[in-house]
Amino acid sequence: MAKPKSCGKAPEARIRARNEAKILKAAVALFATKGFDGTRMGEVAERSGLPRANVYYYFPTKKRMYNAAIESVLDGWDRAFEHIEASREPRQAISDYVVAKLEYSRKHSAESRFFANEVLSGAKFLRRHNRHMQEVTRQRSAVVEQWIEKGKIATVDPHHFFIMLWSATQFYADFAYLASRVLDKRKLTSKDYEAAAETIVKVVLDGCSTGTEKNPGMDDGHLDCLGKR
Amino acid sequence: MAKPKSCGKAPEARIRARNEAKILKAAVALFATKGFDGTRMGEVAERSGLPRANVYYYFPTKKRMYNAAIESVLDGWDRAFEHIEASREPRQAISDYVVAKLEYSRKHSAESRFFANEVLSGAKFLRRHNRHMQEVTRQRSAVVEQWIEKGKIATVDPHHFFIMLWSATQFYADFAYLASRVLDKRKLTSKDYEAAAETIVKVVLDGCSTGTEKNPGMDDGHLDCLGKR
DNA sequence: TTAAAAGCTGACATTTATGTCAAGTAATTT
DNA sequence: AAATTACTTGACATAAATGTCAGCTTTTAA
Repeated sequence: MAKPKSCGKAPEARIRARNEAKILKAAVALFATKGFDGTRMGEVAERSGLPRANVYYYFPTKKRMYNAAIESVLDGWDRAFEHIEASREPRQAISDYVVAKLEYSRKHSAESRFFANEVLSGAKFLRRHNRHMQEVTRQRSAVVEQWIEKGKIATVDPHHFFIMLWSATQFYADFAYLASRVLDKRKLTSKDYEAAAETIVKVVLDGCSTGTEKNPGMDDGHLDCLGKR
Repeated sequence: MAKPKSCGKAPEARIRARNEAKILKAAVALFATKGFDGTRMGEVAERSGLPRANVYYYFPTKKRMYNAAIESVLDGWDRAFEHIEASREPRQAISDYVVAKLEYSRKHSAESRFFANEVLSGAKFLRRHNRHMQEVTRQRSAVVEQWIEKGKIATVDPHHFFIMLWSATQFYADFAYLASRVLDKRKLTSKDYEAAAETIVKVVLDGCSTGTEKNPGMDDGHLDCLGKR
């Protein structure tokens, strides 16, 4: 559509690349809301504007298509973490992370929800990448740990702290419907995302106690009611 | 199996109640991981130990079954909020809420994930209950607002603050796989849930800055890079 | 104990998936 | 421009899903 002539890229791969991209984009969007079992190959074909048999030409089975879709999303997932780096100041790093992740959930809502759906459905396909994901999350938790050791942030469990950041930002993509209910709006605007980022960063870094009432009746063991089985 | 004789409950409704419960339990578990389109009536039948045609006797269509499942889960969802009450001290109320919600996501993982899946899939069925959910979330945000007005907690956007609490606790049910990756364990123990509750409450109420470095370079407008579109 | 109501179920009809294929067209190489 | 390779597609075979139904058994009420 844009350039009918050769454009640097090896010509023999152009058609394939274009069609695979079209199909995967449609697939991610559908997998995101309907999951693996719920998505029909026919829907993918229709959404990508190709005949069904043509989709099968590029992806012989639904499983292969799903795997390819996962691979295509995993890169962006990794990149979301790169702000969390030991050499940076925690305040700035965390702030950048939150902003970047919120932006990602907004602009790449389908990818974000696809990822969420896969995990929610048991992460059967993601398990192939177990080692990789473990490594990434371990590294980032280690960064938080270093911040704590250097006294740059208070002593908290780095893993759970990390999960807090993650879940808060993920929410706005995955549960967009609920977010719009809570905020009482049809659709979230950039203002809303700014307010979200501001609140998250403020709460996580400064907390929201006023300081006038430090820890009243909040001794250890207070949470013991949990997990009695 | 337990009591063959009458047991107080009107006898004419006993069989129906028992079987509907069996079916709905199986349905919620399956809808949670496979969604509406992905769940087969045959699977529901198999899981509830009833012949397929018998399931159809109680739920003539999949849609009705799904709706019934939603209704059955909505009660517990409501109840999760009852700790957030204006007359209570925020620290205690929030702490109780976090603990209760984590416990719920643990003991009622299927319900929690079912709810998440429904929202993630576009909340087509939940939309019937729009008004109800709006009312519930509005009330709870109002409570947070009152806390702020009374100076009991710092000034934060009550809606986004509320979302933070919600998402953090929800995460451990919905993304159990990721949580176990981050924490590097096969399965989360009660210790892990205690640590999660502790971290969430601490971070939310006290923040995690050390205080030695109050707001370095954190002027307003810092988050403006978000939402330029 | 008998009639009526509620519950159960195998078998069927219909629809809708997935994946295959043979025969075509378009692009690239020689 | 001929041959080769890559891509396209309607039609088909097969499998699996939803929902229906007639007739059966069990439970409850009269």
